[in-house]
Amino acid sequence: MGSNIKDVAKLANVSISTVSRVINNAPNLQPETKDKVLEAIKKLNFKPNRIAQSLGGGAFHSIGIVSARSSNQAFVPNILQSIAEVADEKDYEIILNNSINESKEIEKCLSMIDSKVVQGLILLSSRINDTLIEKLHELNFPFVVLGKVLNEYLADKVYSVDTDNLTDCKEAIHYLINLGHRRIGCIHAPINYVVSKERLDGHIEAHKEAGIPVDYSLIENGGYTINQAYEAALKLLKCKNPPTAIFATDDIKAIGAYKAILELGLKIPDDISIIGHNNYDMSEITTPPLTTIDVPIPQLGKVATEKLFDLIEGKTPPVRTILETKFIVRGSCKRLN
Amino acid sequence: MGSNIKDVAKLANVSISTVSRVINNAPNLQPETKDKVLEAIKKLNFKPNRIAQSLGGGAFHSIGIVSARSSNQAFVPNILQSIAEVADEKDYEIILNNSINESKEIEKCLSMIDSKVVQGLILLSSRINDTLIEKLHELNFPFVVLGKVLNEYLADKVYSVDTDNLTDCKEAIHYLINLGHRRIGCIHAPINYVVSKERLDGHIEAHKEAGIPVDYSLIENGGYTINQAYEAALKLLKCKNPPTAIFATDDIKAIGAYKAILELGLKIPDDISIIGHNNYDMSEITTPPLTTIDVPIPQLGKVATEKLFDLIEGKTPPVRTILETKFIVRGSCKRLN
DNA sequence: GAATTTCATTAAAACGTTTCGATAAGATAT
DNA sequence: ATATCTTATCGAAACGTTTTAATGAAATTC
Repeated sequence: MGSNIKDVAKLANVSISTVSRVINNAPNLQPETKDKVLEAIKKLNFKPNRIAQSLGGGAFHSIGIVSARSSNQAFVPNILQSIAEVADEKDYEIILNNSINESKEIEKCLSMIDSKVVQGLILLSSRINDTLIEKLHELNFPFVVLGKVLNEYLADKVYSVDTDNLTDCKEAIHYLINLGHRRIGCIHAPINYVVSKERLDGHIEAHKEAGIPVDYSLIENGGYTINQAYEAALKLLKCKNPPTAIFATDDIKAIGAYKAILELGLKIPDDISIIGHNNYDMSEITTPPLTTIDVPIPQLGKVATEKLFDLIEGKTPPVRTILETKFIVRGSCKRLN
Repeated sequence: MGSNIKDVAKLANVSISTVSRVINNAPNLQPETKDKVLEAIKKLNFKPNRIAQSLGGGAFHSIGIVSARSSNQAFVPNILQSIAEVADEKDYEIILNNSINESKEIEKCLSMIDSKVVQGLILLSSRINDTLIEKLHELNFPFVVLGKVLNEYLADKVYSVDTDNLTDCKEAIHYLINLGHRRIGCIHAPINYVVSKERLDGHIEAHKEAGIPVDYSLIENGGYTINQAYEAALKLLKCKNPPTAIFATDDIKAIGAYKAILELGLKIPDDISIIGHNNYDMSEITTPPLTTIDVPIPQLGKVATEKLFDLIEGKTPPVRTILETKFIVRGSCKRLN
């Protein structure tokens, strides 16, 4: 229990440095010496102390994940899984930073950087005015934002991986417009998050492109929970001139809307069409199956992590990577008659 | 940039140890000295290097979370959030271990322990034959299992937080039996996980208690995904003598079953009753709203983490804590006529 | 007022590695 | 045979803290 490099050196009858070089398989080692050391390591069941290695070698190999409490819960586990797979290969630890509020989040991140705990950071949710991003950028610390960075000045300099929300949402709205819909409601997430804002912008821009006036009374904040989305949908459906279609910026919100629609005795897609976003497992299984936009969630995590490691290793990856989404037509939309 | 304790000492004109004692606010410090040091720290924007602190002080304050890829995705984010809240207060880092398979998982955990990276471990998913639990117990290393530990010998010695799945599932089945149901199907998760097995046992035992023979052909493995549950439900519904009610050991599976039921033109609860487990947000919003068993998910995470810290701090918390679940009657069950 | 205790501070050792410069031995070139 | 270059190994410094034992000054006791 608790052997250290010194014990190994003694047992193998070599110096501490030789043991160290065996551990890190450095060159210029006589095979017999190596074997001797390896044997001693095995006999003592020696595992190098990572903390000491970090101090000696200059860095504790770990990356931090910053995920706000309000982050989209449905994709977090998938993202974490894909990040973990890449980090595992590099033998880096993953340190979680689930903060309660933004100021705590910033404080925690900066402290992890200052105190040399993490080598890089992945931000899971970028806000419209993101102080953290600005600070990290000033520090010139390796970090990758998962999702678009809005601030015009930073957008070209901050490493990010995202999808083109504006375009894919526009595509969804144009699809509805082509089906004859003119009154299209939108249930969106709180727009202090960049992704939410971008999706809402897609809704609005598509209308402009098609020359259809945007009815802002049909745009509702669907909050964070499924229940809030349900309430938002109810509000839309009960208004004097209700929409014939609803675009929900997240499948979870679409499912909340399903509930409201059914509850009012309406039928999907006969009475009202609906489109979601993200293509969660669940969306295939709703009745009717949800027409939505597929986002390559595990891929996002993988690419972001690979990019981060490039930065850590001093390489220069592309600043921005945009992954393809895919419009998935299922059964929740119908031509307006 | 990058000042260390030495710089602070020099600037404040005191010794390194004095600075250290200020940082750790040790007793016996003259107020003026303290102020001098504090000022120097501020001026240099000094942040102690946590890695060095760990090596000097004996431990890197962090706890590891072990979560298998197959862990129930719906509750992981909530659990992580509640763990993070407790860990934050204690100023401990959270290190994630999302392993691909069991042997990798064991290897990674033991290496984190051996290399002094983590002070404690929370296991999110205990398997029926859990080598990891056995090994950790042998090592006498602080860890808490979230969920029941099955192995008879270990169950009394391994610290755990869980709910009484056996009892709450029995309650659900008895509820169905009282409504007149006699042919009750069960869609369960793979039973190499203790929790899944326990819930299935509840189904079976309740039948025995009521003197109703268990029809094992009505028990289907619903896998991990919503789609697998859907397939399992289809299989049940299409058999020669289909059930009049279905108990799904997870709401996600219940939702998969909803799909199958609707697809076959049946009505819930008129043609078939259904009960889930866990009470996810979503379950309130299904049509009809799902009768289910509420599990206090954030509470589970909180209590487990508090227990772990007790262990780390050398206290002796109760070995096993069982939290209350609650049967939630909504609209998915009906008396059989 | 000498002996003892308390208080504030310090110097130095320790934590367990990595890494740099030195060294000695063996191989190669002249 | 001598000088030069490799190769294998080692000792010691370094990483940035904490902690222990020592020291000296001030306060207390008798």
